[in-house]
Amino acid sequence: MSSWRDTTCGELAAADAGKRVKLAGWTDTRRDHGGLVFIDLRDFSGKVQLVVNPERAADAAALTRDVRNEFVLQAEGEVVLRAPEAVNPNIPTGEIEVQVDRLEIVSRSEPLPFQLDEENVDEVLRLKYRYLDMRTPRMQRNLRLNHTIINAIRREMDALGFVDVWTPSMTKGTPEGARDFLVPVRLQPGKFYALAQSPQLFKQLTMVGGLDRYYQIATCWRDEDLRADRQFEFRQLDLEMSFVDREDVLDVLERAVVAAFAGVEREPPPRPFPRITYADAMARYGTDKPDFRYGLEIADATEATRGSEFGVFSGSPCVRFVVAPKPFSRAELARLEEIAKEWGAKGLAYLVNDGGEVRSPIAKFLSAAELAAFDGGPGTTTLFAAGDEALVGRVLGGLRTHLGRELGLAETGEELFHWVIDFPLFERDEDTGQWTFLHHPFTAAVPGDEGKIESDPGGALSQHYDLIWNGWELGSGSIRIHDPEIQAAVFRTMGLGEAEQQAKFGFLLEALKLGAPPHGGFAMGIDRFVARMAGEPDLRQVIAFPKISSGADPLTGGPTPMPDAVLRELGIRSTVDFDQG
RNA sequence: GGGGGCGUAGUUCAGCUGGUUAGAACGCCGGCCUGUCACGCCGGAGGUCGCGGGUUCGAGUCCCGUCGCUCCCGCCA
Repeated sequence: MSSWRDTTCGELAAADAGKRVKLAGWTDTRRDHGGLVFIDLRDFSGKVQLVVNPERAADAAALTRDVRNEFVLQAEGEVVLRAPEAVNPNIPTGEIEVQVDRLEIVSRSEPLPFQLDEENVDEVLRLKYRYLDMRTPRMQRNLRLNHTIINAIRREMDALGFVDVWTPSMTKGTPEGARDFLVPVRLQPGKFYALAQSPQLFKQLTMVGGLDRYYQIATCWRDEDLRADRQFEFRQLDLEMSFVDREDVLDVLERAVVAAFAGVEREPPPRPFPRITYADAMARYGTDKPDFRYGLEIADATEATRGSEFGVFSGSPCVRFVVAPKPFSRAELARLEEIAKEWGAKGLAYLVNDGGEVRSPIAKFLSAAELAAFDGGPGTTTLFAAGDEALVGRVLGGLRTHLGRELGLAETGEELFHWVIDFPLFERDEDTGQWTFLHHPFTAAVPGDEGKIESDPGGALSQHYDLIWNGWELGSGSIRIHDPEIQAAVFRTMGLGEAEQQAKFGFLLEALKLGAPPHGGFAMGIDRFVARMAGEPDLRQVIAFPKISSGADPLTGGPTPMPDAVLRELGIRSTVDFDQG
C-alpha cells in the first residue's frame, strides 16, 4: 500500500464506517463555515466529503484556511456515517464522510484558467490545458472508454488467432493517395521517409510471409486538412488474413465490433450487419456512407419529367427528389437552397404541401400527373435536384444529411451498422481523365471482373467493403490482389509504366511472384469508433492530446521552426524567406 | 485554395437603431459564519471590446483590411 493513500475517494461506502483511512486527491470544492470546514476530495474514482472540525483537529483546521480549489491534499481520518438528514443522495459516497484528524497540503494550485464545471469553454483553451480538462468526468470517461474498447478488441483478436505485429512508422513515400508527412534522413541527405499512412503493404507482406492472421492497433499519419472526424494522426484496428473470402473478413470485423460493445457493457448491434451495394447507396442516399437512422430516400423523376414543360427538368440527364416530412416556410426554403448551392446545385426546385394545399414556383410547368407523382401529401416538402447523376446525388445526399440532423431524425432512429459492398474498382479523375482507384490499387476485382481491369475499367466491380455506423465511415477493407499479373494490370490502367511500377511498387510485385497466398483485410478507425461510442461530436474529445484544425498543438506550441544548422545537417535548405521569392 | 460562423473581465455570456463611467453570473481577493454539499451573507479588485486602418462631433456597435478559432467544400490511395 502506498504511503500516500490506502484507499480511493470514490470507493468508500457505508460499509467502511468506522475504518481509518488515508486519502489523497484534489480539492474539488471547499465550503468554509468559519468553524467547520467541508472539503470535497476528488480523485479518478470519485469524490468524498472531508469534514475538518477545529475541536477535533486544530492543526488540520488551521491548514484549511490556506486550501483552495485544485490543491492536492493528503488526509487521514475516520470514515463515519452521516446523520440521515445530512446524507447527500446526489453522489455515490453521500452516505458517509471522513472525519479528518490529519491534513497535509501536498501541492498548491493557482486559480485555474477555466473552471472545470463550466460548460462550453473554448476548446482551444481546454486543449492548451488538456491536463486540467482531463480532470473532468467527461474526459476521464472518454479516455477510459478508449482504453476499454481497445482492450476488448485486442482480447477478441487474440482469441481469433491474430498476431500483433509491429510495422514501421517510417516508410517509403507514396505520391499517390494522401499527402505524406516527411521525415528527413540525416544519413542520406536530401532523402526522406514518409510517416506511414497505413501499414497496408507491410501487412500484405506478412501474409506472403505466412503469418496467416495479422493485426495491429496501428498509428497512421496523413498530412491533410483536419476535420471533426480527421486528425493528422489516428489509430486504426488494422488486420489482414490469408486464405479467406470477403465473408471471412466481414465476420471477424463484426465479432470485433460486438466484442467492443460487450467490453463497455452495451447491447451489441444485431448480426449479421445489413448490406447495401455502392450503386444502391448512391442512388437512394446520394452518398456511400448513408445514415440509415432515417428514411428520406431519394426517388427518381428522370423518366417522369422527360417531356416536362419545365426546361430545367426536361433538359437534365438526371432529375431526382426527396420528400421531407415538413412543409417548409419561404425562409427555410431559402436556407435549403443555399445548402443545395454549397453542394453544387444551381437552384432548388420545390413543392410544398401545407395541409393539402400545394404551392410551388414551378407548379405552372408541371402536369397533373407530375404533381401527383411528386407531392408527398399534406405536411411535406418535395425538394428536387437536376443535372448529371453525380451532381444530383451530391446535392440530394447533402440535403438529406442536413434534414436528418435539422429535423432531429438522426437522434430518434435505431443504431445500426451497415456494410457497403460492390464498389467500382476505378473511377475517372475529373481533372486528368485518368482512371484512378476508388480506394487503393491493391484491391481485387470481384471474381470474373479481372478481365475488365484493362478492357472496361469503369465496369469492373471490386471486392472492397466499407463499414458504416450512423453515417460515419468507420473503416474499409478488401480482398487484395495476390496475382502479380493482375496487380500489374491495375497499375497499367492507372497509367503507371513498367519503370514507374518497378520504382514505386517493385518490392510488392516481386513478393507477389514469390508465393503469395490469397488474402484480405480491413482497417477500422478506432478514434472514430470510440467517439461514436462516447456520443462525442468529434475525435478530439476521445484523444488525449489532439491537434486543432490549423494543425497546431495549443498545449506545446508546436510545430516550431528549426535552426538553419539543424536543417543543414538534414540536407534541407533553410526555409528563411522561403515564401518571399 | 474557397464559403459560412465566431472573437467583449480569468471563464461563460449580455451590450437594441452609433451616444455619459462597457454590464451580469461564476471564478478571484478580504471579512463573517459549526452541517454544508453549486453553502450562505457583506465588501472589493479585475477590460488594449483580437489587431490595424477608415467613416463620424462621437465606434464594442458601421466600413475596409488582417490575425486567430471553428464548421463545411476541395483534399482525405
